Amino acid sequence: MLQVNYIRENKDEVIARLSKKSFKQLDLVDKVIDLDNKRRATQAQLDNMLSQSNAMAKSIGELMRDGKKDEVEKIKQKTSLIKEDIKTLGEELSELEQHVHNSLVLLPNLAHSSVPAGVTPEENEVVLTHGDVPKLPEHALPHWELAAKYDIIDFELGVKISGAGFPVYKGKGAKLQRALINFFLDNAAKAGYDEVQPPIVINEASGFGTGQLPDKEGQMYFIGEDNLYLVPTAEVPVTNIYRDEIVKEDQLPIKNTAYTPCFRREAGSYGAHVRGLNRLHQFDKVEIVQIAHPEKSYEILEEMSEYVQTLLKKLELPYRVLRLCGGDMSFASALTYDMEVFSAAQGRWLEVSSVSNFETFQANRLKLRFKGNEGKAQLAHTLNGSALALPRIVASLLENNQTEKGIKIPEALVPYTGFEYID
RNA sequence: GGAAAGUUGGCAGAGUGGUCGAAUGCGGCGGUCUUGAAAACCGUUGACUGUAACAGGUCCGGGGGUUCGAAUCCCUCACUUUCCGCCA
Repeated sequence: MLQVNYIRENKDEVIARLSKKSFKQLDLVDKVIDLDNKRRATQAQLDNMLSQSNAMAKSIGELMRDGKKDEVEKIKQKTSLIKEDIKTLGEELSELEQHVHNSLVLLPNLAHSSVPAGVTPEENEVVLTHGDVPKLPEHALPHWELAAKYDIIDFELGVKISGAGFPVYKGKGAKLQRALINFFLDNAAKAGYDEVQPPIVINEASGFGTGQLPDKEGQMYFIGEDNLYLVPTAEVPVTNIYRDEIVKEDQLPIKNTAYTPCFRREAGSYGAHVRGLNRLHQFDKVEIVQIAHPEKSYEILEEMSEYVQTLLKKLELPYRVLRLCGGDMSFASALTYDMEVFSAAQGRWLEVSSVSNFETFQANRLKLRFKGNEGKAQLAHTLNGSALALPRIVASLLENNQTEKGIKIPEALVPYTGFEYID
């Protein structure tokens, strides 16, 4: 959520940076400023009334002590008049506050200056490409056929138990999942991230804090009876650890990592591009989260992007890094890098990580601040990234590494799987 | 699921309806002392809003009510703890 004061004082800049994100309802900016001006005027009026009323109540207290009953009665008559006004103004004020808030939550985060202009995914900027696209044998298979051939992932069985998008991993497939999770967590720990295991259901306040609510509730599974949502990403519970906190400045940056399953409804996504592991309702992911000092957050974003790339290099997967254009970025992000691996048999780039700096957008909702020994508490910056999401990594491992002998496991992963080939 | 108690500042913990934004302790910060540190002593120390700066306003779990005046009384919701039941 943007800060009203910032919008008021930097209106032109805000409009420019919102347009870059191809945000259409620019009239909301004027609306917010206008509503907020009204709000502040009403607030000032109300404060004035309250001040008078407080003074009267205080003097009644003093007069009572002195036993001057007559004078008390006189003042009491006056207060009843002011009380009416206070009530009306109070109602107006909370209505205005609600309106300001309702408009404010509709505004996405502002795009960072390095964000490329553009609307569609085709306009994302390719920052770098690493590794060679593998040459596959004659009859190379897509991963869903390989999964069936080696009997490691059973999509049909998942349909029986739950529905489409909930695969069952079997045998070496299940072991590979576990190996990847441990591999990612161990690497994150080495890079200085403290591991946490958060709940995988979240309440409404947590969903609001990171920006999933109120806008994107359709994307999450909802448990109505208890008013809880299944996590779409560990970002939500992990970042919300720090909701309503004022952390010490010298604790920054705070670095956490967590493995969780992730649940996404993905309503309306069907077709060839969501086949197999390409898009699931439930998948596994290791997430990295940092709470950063505003002056350091972009440096840290680069560091996080490089960290994710080291994982892809260890897995020997060809990848590229994209800087998302304004139109393709998420609502809450100021700058996002996507990492995509090349899935050879499908001949497609698959997004396996998304690393973002949210600046104060989440922190403002979370009331997440930091404070030094002197000075005021100020909003921290939050960042997060997938490191990594499993299904598409598995898809590309299967497709890229298919050989006569079976699926070759990358060397770095063998200590975790305990086998060199899926056969 | 049943019963009871509780929710106050970074933490612990007082608080009779009127100088309570809140005692006290710990912690933090500044200072005295010391070669330096510790201890001791002195001072200081909540957040938000607002103003050019003062002033003013709001906040004692959330919401509502009683009252001239509520941390304190009433209603309601949420959460926490303990006991019982059930249970990986």
